[in-house]
Amino acid sequence: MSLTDGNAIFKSLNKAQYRAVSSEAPTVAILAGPGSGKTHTLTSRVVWLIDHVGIQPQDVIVATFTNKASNEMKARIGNALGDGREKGIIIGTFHSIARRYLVKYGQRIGLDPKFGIADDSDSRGVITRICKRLDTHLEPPVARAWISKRKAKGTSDELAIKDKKGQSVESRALEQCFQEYQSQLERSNLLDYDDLLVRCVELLRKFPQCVSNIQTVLIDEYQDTNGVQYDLMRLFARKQRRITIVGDPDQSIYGWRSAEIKNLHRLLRDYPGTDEISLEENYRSSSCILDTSLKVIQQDQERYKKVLLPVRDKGTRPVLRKLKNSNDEADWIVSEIKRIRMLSGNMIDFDDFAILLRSAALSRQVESTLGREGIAYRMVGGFKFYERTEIKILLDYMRIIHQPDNNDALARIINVPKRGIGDMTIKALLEEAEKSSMSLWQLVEKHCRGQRRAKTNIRQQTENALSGSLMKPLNSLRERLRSDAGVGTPMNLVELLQKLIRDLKFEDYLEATYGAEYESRWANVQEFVTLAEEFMRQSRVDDEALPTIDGFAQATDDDLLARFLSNVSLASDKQTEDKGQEGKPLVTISTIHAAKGLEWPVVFIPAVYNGSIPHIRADDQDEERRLLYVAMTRAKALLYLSCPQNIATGKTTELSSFIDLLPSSAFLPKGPSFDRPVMSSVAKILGRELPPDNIIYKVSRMRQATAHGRENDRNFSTPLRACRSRKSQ
DNA sequence: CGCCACATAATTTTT
DNA sequence: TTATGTGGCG
Repeated sequence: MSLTDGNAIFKSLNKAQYRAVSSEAPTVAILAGPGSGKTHTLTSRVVWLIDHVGIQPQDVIVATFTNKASNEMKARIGNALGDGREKGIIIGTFHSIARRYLVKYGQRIGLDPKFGIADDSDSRGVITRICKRLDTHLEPPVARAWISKRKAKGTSDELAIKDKKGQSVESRALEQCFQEYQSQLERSNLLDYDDLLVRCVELLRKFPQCVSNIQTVLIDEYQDTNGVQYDLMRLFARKQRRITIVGDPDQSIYGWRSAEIKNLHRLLRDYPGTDEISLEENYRSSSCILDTSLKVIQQDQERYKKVLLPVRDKGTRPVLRKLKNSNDEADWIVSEIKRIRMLSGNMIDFDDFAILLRSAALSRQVESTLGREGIAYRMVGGFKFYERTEIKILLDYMRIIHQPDNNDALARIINVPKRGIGDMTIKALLEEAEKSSMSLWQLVEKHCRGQRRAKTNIRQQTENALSGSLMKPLNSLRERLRSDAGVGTPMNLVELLQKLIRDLKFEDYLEATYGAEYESRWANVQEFVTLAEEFMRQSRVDDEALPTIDGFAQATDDDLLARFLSNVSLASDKQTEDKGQEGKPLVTISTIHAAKGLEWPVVFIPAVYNGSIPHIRADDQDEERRLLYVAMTRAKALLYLSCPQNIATGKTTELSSFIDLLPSSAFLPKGPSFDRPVMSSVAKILGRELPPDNIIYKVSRMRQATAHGRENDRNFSTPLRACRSRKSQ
């Protein structure tokens, strides 16, 4: 078959990519650096396997690391196949695929099909409670990390032996905490993120029939898989042992979540004859940017060495700028954004810029400066919509409607809005419920109905409130949701949510608790309703359906409320691509982690000092270096690093040692002049047309003329989260 | 026991 | 600048 045959998608492949896409080997490992077209190659291989090898879409599993990546891949595959067949492919994050299998077949391993997903704050809450109760000196975050590691390890043989004996007092306490935690979750019928994977492994070990149809498995961002995910991959592919992975060990930045670079060696060991293919051309970055980035990553002596050759022009050297403090740094970044935009004659617009941060908390200064200058932006990663308190309250209510035995959710909202029941009583009730092996809901309900007096003292007034404003409305909502019993059509998701908000008098509650500031909270609530509407409209049940296995009974995943709730827990954030209010281009602010796999023409990396990168609390220096490498290699044409010399509380900083080691000639001390030659090389790298000089000149003159009265061309279409009142001195 | 007001400490990365 | 803890009042 020649390169030009068949589908158009194959024309866009280079030689190595084509070889990877069309490899006949059962197992293919594609290892390649940033910007070498890994994802493109993987999607093309999916298309190849379906169109040329003849594998049925529903017999293909594609596991990605984030929802964003899986949505994008789905779209790209859909484009290439062109007839909607991509809908059959089992594609998603490991967690979402695992959830689907567990909903369908989980009953076989004793799982209640109505299981909920314990998100971060759920498990943090449970563990904090346990630590307090056990009265050990365990730090909850430490315990949590330990438990998660324990689960994520999978059956990595070497590790299993080494960790056999935990002898110290501390490890016994951890062990106990672990057990308590698991039984707490079980009580509330919850699985945490790790459990989704662990239980799915259990399911597939015991019932391999579930995946008996699977012909081939493809994994994106393989370097970020952990032990359980490796097990899962093997189980998915058990029948045909046909696996394709793409990854880059240099971009492994999830070690803290138990990702194991070793998985690469395990793959080569467990699947001898794997076709190893490397993609060595970088199509993304200017060769200057690539050079400097490689100088950073090459400081790692242990790394798996790979070739990465620039395809693009030389471009200009990255800029390394030292500023007095973070305010100056933010000011400088924003002025540089404006300057580039202007001097490129708007060839480079706001959506071409990204500001990549080691930690979300660093966004403050930049956000307020952008806000002050009227530049619209979007923040990716960091604080999440679903984690806002007002949204979480509503979510907890919905979770209880779906599943009354969720003790934690109930305990959180039993006094929100205030019903005259305090922490002491809640704690006592929880304990009583546990002792009598009931759920909190059952206990309270029985009490209110007079069927069983609770030992804990509940005042009459409180009891009335509990009965009238909690049990009754929720019971009635639950009833109206049922499709079988009851009169008329069952309530849909949005109606449910709206009725709930009304029943709770939620607007009044918000006003009472937040006073004049309540409006933005209420706006969030309304946005939440909109999201639910969208979810209802978009999600058809068969979108995520697993193929039917003959003669093997399965449950259906048709409970909209359940799907909405797990969607919320498994989505890093709301998926709405906010394009600014009127489609205006937005500057992107993102954590480095959330930027993985993406690229921008211009990238700023602020706060490049020791303590930030490498982060003060990080224990793996190499991983921190890789993080910086990932950030730098997101840039196509222009890369800016900066370092404030003083940070809060008057402390001075020192430049990140990853950068300090480089010769100073690697960087420009300040932004380049952007004369015609520089700009046209930028244009060439980006494959764009640079406006003629006279236009650029005209634009920039106009800007200067209106420089002090620029209210006119400012737009204040800042995204919702920027509206939080924030003093911008 | 519940609630409010006030002071205080904390602040990596994500499914 | 936001979650936690403490103290006093009803």
